[in-house]
Parts: sequence; structure tokens; C-alpha cells
Amino acid sequence: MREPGGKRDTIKQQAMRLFAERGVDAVSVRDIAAACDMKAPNLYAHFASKEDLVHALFHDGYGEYGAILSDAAGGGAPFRVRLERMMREICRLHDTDTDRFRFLVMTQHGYLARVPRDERNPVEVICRAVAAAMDTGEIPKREPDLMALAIIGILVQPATGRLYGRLTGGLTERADELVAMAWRALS
Amino acid sequence: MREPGGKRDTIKQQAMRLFAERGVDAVSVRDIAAACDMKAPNLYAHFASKEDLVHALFHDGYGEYGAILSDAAGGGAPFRVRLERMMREICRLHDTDTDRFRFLVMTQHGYLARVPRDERNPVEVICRAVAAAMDTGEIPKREPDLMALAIIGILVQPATGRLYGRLTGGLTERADELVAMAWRALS
DNA sequence: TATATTAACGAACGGTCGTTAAGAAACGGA
DNA sequence: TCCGTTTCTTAACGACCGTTCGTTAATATA
Repeated sequence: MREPGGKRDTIKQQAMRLFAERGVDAVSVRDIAAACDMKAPNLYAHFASKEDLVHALFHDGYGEYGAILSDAAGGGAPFRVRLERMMREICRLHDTDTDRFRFLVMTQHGYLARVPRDERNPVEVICRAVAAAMDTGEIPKREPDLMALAIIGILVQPATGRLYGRLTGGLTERADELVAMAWRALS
Repeated sequence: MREPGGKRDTIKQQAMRLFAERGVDAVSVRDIAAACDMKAPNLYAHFASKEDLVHALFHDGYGEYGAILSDAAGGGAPFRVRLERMMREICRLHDTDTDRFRFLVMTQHGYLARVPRDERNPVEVICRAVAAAMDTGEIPKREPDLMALAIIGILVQPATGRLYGRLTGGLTERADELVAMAWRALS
């Protein structure tokens, strides 16, 4: 349970990688330990339990993604610009932070119900941005959460398709197309 | 391993419900048996293994959904009409066949890589319909699979949001909105 | 009535899980 | 050098997993 140490970060990193590859339930604490060149009981010097590790991973990742999107959604630019910034950030995260992206998408079904709807929740950030754009008249008034979720789907489903080979390559190189599609969908 | 019998269907139905509620790994064969008012070993008179049961559930569900979408995508109507038919079918399945819809969405990450890309694959059906519409010039030519996946995301992500309370109510009552959004996105 | 088939059961198997306890090794400061 | 702390190990625990076994009660067949 030490604060700093490269070890704790190594554990988080390896666990994230394995979770993204196989899913949380299919990865044992012995698997994680082996990937860190240590034995299973040693993990308990750094994390109280496997559940604790998974929760920390999800909470940190979700929070960091929320902060990134919050930055992208901020500022005084028109919604069109801020939407593009958000979507490009998501594409970038998918391409460069793949393990965590996969982990968050795969684990959301188990954890999302108990995540608070604050400014560190990426879904919430997008929902609020869309709702605000409707208030200012930048896009037509429709059900904000429905539209926001659809926009998220435009990104997440291609990402999922990428996972099992329906698409090859990255999302970043398709960001223009995806942003344009989302903008048309909202207009 | 009997063909007919209400029992086999009962097991499939209860297992599907439990899997949709908690996820496959969190449901034991004893849980399934208890939901069917029987004991665990009895399940092995109807299914060779738990894996076999899960696989049958996924394969049947995926195949049936593929057939339904294939019907909706067929005929000589314009693509706009066939797209609307497909999307309305998906909304209907989500609202009236919720357990299976959830199960398929939740389980896809584990099974989707080994599902053949034939006419019984719902994703494939939509991809082919979109690609065909591009060939006939009914929608602009873009990367077909990317656009098809995005359309699926427009449906699946709101469905996911519905799962943990971001949305309330059904998708059917939002079908008009979703179809319009998808059509704008493709245009 | 005797026989074969089926359905369901309790018990138990080998295995893996997450986790804990107790001690060895490594290391830094006096 | 010794000590105290931290790090890591081996061994083992109890729980639960999917699954198999041998048996019993019920039902159909002859």
C-alpha cells in the first residue's frame, strides 16, 4: 500500500493490459503477478484486493478521460469546434492508450451504474456540452442525452469493430469522417 | 440433449435472463439450475457444458437477429426505407427482447471474433446494406464498414445508456429521432 | 408383472480462485 | 556489525467452480 514506487505503477499497467486482453474475470491475481515478475501474495502489499485494484483502475481511467474531455469541451469556441476537439481526443486516446480504452469500454457494464454523474464522468461531459449547445441554439433542440449517447456510439462502435477485426488501422485517421458524421447527425 | 421438451427452453430462457443481469462469468451452473427449479447436474442432460450453453445462446440469438435484419434489409425499396425498417427492428428487439439484446451486447466482446461474416451476422447485414446503397448512389461513397458501425453505435450506445439509467423508457418511442439522425449521418 | 428408459438427485471430484500467515532475503542507517 | 524495515517468498486456507458418478424414483414398454 505504499504511495510511490515503480512497483505499484507496474502492477497497474500490467493488470490493465491483461484486463484489456482477456477481461477482468479471466485474469487471476497470479496472472497479474507473473506479468510483474513477482508472486501473487506480493500484490497485497500494494492493493487491498483484486476488486480494489480493478476499482482503482476504472476510477482513475474514467476520471482522467473525464478531465481530458472536460478540457476539450471548455473554452469559448463554437460548439462545432469543441465537438471536434472532444472527438479527436477520443480518437487519440483510442489509438495511443488502447489498453485503457478497451478496459474502460469492456468494464463499463459492471461499474457504470455506480459512477457519479459529475464533471469527471466523460459521458456526463459530452451530455452537458450537447445540452448547452442546444440552449445556445447552435444545434436544434432535441433530447440531449439521446443525441449525446448517439455521438458516443459513433465513436465507440467503430472502436469495438476495430477490436475484432472489422476495421483495421486507427481512429485518428478517420477522425475527419467521424466528426463530420456526428455534426450532420446533430444538425 | 433432447430436441424438444420445455425443459431445454426453460434452461435457455432462465440462463439468458441471469446472464443478461449479471454477466456470464458471475452466473454459476447452480444459479441457472436453481432458477429452473432443478439441481445443477441435471443441466448436463440438456447441454454438454456451460460453455456449450453460452455458445448455443449466442449463436442462436445472433443468428435470429441476423435473419430478422436480413428480412428488413431485403426487398426492392429504397435504402432510406430499408434502413428505417432495420433500425425499427433493432429498437423493437431492444424493447421487447431485452434480456437477449443485453446478453448479445455484453457477450459480443468474447465471441464476436469467431463469428463468421455471413448473411446471419447482423453486423454483416448492415455493412452490406450500407455498401450496396453506396454502390447505387443512394448515399455518398465513404468507407462502408465505418459508416455501418457508426449507425450501429447510434443504436447500441443509447441502448447501453438505458441499461444503467442514463435514459429511461424504450428505444421504439425514439425510433423516429434515431432513424433521422442516422440518415443525416449517412447523407 | 417384468423390463427398459428417463429424469432427477446427493455426494463428491479435481481444480482454481482470492486471500492470509509466517518466515527469508535485501537493504539502509547507526 | 547489528538492527529494523520493507519486499518478497512458500505454504496453505476455505470457498466455490464446472463436472462426473452412482443411485433412486417414476414412467413407458412388453
